[in-house]
Amino acid sequence: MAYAKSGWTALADATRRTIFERLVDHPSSVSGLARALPVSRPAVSQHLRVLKDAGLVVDAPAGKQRIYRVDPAGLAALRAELDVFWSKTMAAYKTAIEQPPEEPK
Amino acid sequence: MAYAKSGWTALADATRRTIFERLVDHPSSVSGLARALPVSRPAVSQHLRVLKDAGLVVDAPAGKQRIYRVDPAGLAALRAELDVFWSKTMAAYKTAIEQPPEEPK
DNA sequence: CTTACGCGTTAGCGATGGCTTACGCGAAGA
DNA sequence: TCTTCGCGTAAGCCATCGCTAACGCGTAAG
Repeated sequence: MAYAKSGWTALADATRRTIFERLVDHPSSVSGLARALPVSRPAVSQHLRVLKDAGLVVDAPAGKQRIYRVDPAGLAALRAELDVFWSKTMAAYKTAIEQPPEEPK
Repeated sequence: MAYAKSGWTALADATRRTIFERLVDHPSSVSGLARALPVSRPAVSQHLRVLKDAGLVVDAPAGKQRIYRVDPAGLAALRAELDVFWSKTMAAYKTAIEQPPEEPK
């Protein structure tokens, strides 16, 4: 409810992941991204809006252009969430190995 | 053509993330999950199929039931992918701080 | 001022996705 | 055996999503 759009949702689309991966390598402008992708410029704009709403990228006007870059905070949030999954899973795995319920393989 | 989609796509849906979070805490059966969620049992089955195709969960028959648990391998793959984003982003940030291009007031 | 460029936004369309209802199959329990 | 329980799957409906085309606004250059 209070959540905007989750970062998971933002990175769900393949095109959007490609855009994000390019921004991870180096910041760039909207038309710069559009020129390297098989979609139109407005499509890139819409994808960037989703990524921005999810807190994964930030934008800054630079003359006529508008430069987008990755927001470390949003990326860190995703990483933290995934780390919780990871640590819980590992904990469950450890106890499962120490106490095999029935059938040792 | 709905072959093994990315883990990102699998975790995009909110309901599916909830299912995955429950499995992270403890393995459970299909109807067990359905009882705790506001969706029907077939819906849970379909979600579990997506998670399974993405390599995030594994299933094992247990009598009449079928127990689903998190697959550490799939989770590790996602973690690795995210870590690449993270390290690249941090590297770009470090160089940006060490070499500020300009400082317009 | 006029022109050109870069972006964001909207409307509309086709495709994708999640959900329910209704079915069929296999594994316990009586 | 037959009956019940737990699951998976197919069909169909409806919402959402990604895309393009067209428009309007602000900035830089002529």
